[in-house]
Amino acid sequence: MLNELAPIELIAILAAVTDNQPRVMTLRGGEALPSGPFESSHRSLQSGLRAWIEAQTGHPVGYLEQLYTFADKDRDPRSEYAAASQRISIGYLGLVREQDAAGAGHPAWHSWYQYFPWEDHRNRSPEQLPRITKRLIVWAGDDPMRIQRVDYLFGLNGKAWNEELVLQRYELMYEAGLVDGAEFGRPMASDNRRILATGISRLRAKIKYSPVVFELMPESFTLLQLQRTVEALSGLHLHKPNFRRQIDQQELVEETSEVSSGASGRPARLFRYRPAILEARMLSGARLPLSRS
Amino acid sequence: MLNELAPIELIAILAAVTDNQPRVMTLRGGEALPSGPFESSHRSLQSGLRAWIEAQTGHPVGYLEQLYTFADKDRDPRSEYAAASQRISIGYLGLVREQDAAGAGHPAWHSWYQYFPWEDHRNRSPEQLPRITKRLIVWAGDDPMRIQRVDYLFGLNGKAWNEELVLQRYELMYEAGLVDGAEFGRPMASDNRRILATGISRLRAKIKYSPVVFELMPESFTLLQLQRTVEALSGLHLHKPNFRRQIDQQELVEETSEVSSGASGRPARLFRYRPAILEARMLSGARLPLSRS
DNA sequence: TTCGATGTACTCGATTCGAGTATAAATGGA
DNA sequence: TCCATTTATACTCGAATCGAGTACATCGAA
Repeated sequence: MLNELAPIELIAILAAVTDNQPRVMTLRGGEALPSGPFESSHRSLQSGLRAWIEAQTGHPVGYLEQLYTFADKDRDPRSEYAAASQRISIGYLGLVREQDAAGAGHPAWHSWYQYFPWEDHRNRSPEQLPRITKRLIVWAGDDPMRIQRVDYLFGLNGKAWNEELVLQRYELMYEAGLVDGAEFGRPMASDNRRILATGISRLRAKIKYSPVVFELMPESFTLLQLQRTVEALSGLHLHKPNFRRQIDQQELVEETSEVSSGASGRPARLFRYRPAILEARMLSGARLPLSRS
Repeated sequence: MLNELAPIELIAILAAVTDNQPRVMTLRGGEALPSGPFESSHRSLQSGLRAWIEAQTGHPVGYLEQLYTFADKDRDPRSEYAAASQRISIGYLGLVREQDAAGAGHPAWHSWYQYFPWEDHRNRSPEQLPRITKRLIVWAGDDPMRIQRVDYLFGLNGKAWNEELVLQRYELMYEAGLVDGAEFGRPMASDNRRILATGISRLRAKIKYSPVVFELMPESFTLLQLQRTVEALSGLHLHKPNFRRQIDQQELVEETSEVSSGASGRPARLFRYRPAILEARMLSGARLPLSRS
């Protein structure tokens, strides 16, 4: 049998946090993620993707982690490619400290809550959420499986909201026909929004047992800045004393001799990530607290 | 630029547990994993791999989960393909209830501890482990980073053994040149042993927060059988009272009216996995206890 | 100097978890 | 028959963790 495979596509979810907003790097007016074909000149998948990101966004990337490999049929059944050739996309999650981007394809940072407004639970519940759940309950009808899924994914009927289930919520809304137009969240080209949801899910899960947050932090930072970053990513409001307790119990950071300046309120001590502990925590797991309010 | 990509390879780690041994399906006398190229006739990556598994092992597969996508350069730099074309392999983890296999390629089940003898900590520590750590300490010399890695990965100097780090341990041993020959564990063709290590790592991590174990269990089982299965997978010895406490707290199983027979000792009640809870636990996370001894 | 915002230190109770102990019920061999 | 063995099952106890709340300190700015 002949292999008529289309080129393999590398695609990146590039995340940063600025002004307490989690942001994702987009192209073409915010409707696409950086991507490009894997070519035989690339030494590896990672280095190939790095080259594409540099070219399209002019932004250097530090941390880069493989997410998932999508095939067309697994992706969007409505795609024009579905019946033709099988395209394979390998998705990666990259973490950077935000800088201005200038590259081909009009790179721009957008808050990822533009695409998933229902995922931001930092202050109360998002406005759109009641309308979404109402529509979902109608969609579920009296099918017990559907009702159970809606309840667990959206924290209804006494179930707790689980911030990690970004992808599953998006897929449920997709099934229920709520993400076709622009009514709930900003759309993206083909299935890029689903790939973004995959990345957010992974990142929200990962900050709980791995010190990846520090990839997003500047050299030195206050503990509140660190907390606000974790809150931005997880979409949850955290309990300040508990957050600080965990951070120093884990000995993830060490004091610098400096203090913050400029902002109002009492100046805070500046901390830096402990470089010596890096490898060790990467392996054995550093827990970040995610208690509510 | 021309794309001279070799076909995409699908590769499976098929796991089962019988006689308290975790087993993996192999071909060609235990030196290779089931695999085959992704073809344009396949409807999806998963269904393509299912077809290859059926053909090569004659074994039906239920649960199948994507693991990781490897490119040659990411894999084994010594490979003959490294300088030629870029071959991509997509690895999957499949869970089955073991049956006799009969297909092309001489399918056979092997305990995965044949390939990783140092990973079985159910009774004392494995014999080979002292020899391995001795060699690693020599390799580390006085490089503090290397010493730290060895300590954390192999539970030395007061660090605890973390059973999930199968892949990281294998890669450290690879760097130290301990897995070239057959001295430590049985070798496999090309980098199949590393892919197997990836699968074991993922499965050991996953049984802690997801009820995937039940994919490996028969219809009804005693709580001790369930515990022995978890122990086989994790390579740890568990505390019986605590294990049972967690199982019924989680309400993962329900009693059948039957009791076990045949074995010596007091007959045990038979349980079955609660089908109603399936979807819910899949989403929100079911914890299995992994306390030592 | 008072307000507002932030930083920092403590307390308390609920839950979880590792570890140990004790007892019950069956089998099989002496 | 009875006892040793094996497995099942129930209970206890202390340490650690975690969510939640309270109190107080310290700065800048109005």
